[in-house]
Amino acid sequence: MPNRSDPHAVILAGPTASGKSALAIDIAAEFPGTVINADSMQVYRELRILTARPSPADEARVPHRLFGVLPISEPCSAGRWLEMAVGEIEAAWATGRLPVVVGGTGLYLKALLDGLATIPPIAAEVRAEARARYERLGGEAFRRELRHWDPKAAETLPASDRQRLIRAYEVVKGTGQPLVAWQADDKGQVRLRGRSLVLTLLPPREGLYEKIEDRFDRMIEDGAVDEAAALNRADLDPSLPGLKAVGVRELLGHLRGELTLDEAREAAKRASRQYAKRQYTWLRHQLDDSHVFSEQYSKRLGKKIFPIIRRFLLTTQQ
RNA sequence: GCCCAGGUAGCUCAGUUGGUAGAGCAGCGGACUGAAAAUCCGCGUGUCGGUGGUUCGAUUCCGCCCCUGGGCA
Repeated sequence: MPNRSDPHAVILAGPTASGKSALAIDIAAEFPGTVINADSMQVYRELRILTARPSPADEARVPHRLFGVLPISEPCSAGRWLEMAVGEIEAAWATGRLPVVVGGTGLYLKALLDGLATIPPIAAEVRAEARARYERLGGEAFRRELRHWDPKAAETLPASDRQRLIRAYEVVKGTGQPLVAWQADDKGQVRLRGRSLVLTLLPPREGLYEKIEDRFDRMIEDGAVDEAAALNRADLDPSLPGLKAVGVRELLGHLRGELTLDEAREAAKRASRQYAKRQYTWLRHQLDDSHVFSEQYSKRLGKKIFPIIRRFLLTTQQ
C-alpha cells in the first residue's frame, strides 16, 4: 500500500480539447486526488464558458483548485501560478491526496517540473514604462537600447519579439540584473519536489480539430456571447491577458461591431486550432513526456493509464 | 441569344511586352525561463478553365468550347 503522504504528483498535459480534464477527474476519483489547474486562462473567474472550465458537477465529484481564482483584472504569471500551485500540491500531500496537475500551458508545467528562477516582482511603473518605450521607439531602436543593459537578450531576440524584449528590459531596469543572471542562480530556483509522473495526451490532429469546432459552437449555445458582453461592459484595460484568450478576442470584436457573429465564430475556431498546434510543438519538444498517449481521453484509455499510476505510486522517494 | 468582365496555390487576388509564376490569408514545421490561449521565426510545383492553332517555345497571342458574375434583349 503506498503511503499517501509520499510526495507524488501526476502531471497531465495535452492540447486544448484533448479530454484531459475528464481524465484528471477520473484519476482524482480513483486514487483519490485533488485536481489542480495549470491553464493560464482557466484561472480567471470571469472566463467560465470561454475557457471550458470544469462544471460545478465536475467540481462536486473531486476537489478542484486554482480554477477561476483570480479576477480577470489581475494578471496571472508563471511565477504567481507556480507559487499557488506549489501551495496546493503541498496542501494535497498534507491531507493524503494525490495532486493531479492538469493543463495546457506549457510554460507553467515546465516551470513546475524544471524550476523557475526567483525574480523579485517588478514595479508596475517600470512595466508600464517598458511597454510605452517599446511602442514609442519601435522594435529595432528598443533592442539597440536594450543592448547596453542586457546584451544577451538583445542579441538573441528578434526586434519583433515585443513581449520578450519588454520582459528583458523591465527585469534589468526593475532589479538591476539581467534575466540571465537571475536564471543562472541555482539556489533561487523554485520547483516541484518529490516525484512526478507526466502523462501527455497527443491525439491525432483531425479528430481534435473537429472537437474544437464543436466545442466552440457549444460555448456559443451556452452563453459565451453574454460572458464576453459582461467583459465588454466592465471597462477593462484592453491589454489584460485574459482579454486575449481565444474566443474572448473574437467575441469582443463582434460586440464592437467589427465582425458578424459567424465571422467571430470562424475566427475563434481558427485561432483555437492554431493554439492547439502550438501546444503540440511545445509538448513534443519542451516537456519530458515519458508517457504519451496518441488518442483522445476516453474511459478505455483510463484502463491503460490507471495501472501506470498505481505502479508510480509504489515508487519511493529517492 | 448577344455584349462586357472574369476563370492562376485550399481561399482572395497579383503577374508574365511569349522563355512554365508570387503576395496575403489558411495550412505545415519550429522557437519558447514570470501577462504564454501570449510573443515570435521559417516553409510556396500550381494540368495558370478545356481544347485546337500560330510559334523553336503558349499560362501569356488567335479560334472554338465550358463555367461564374454583370448588362442588353
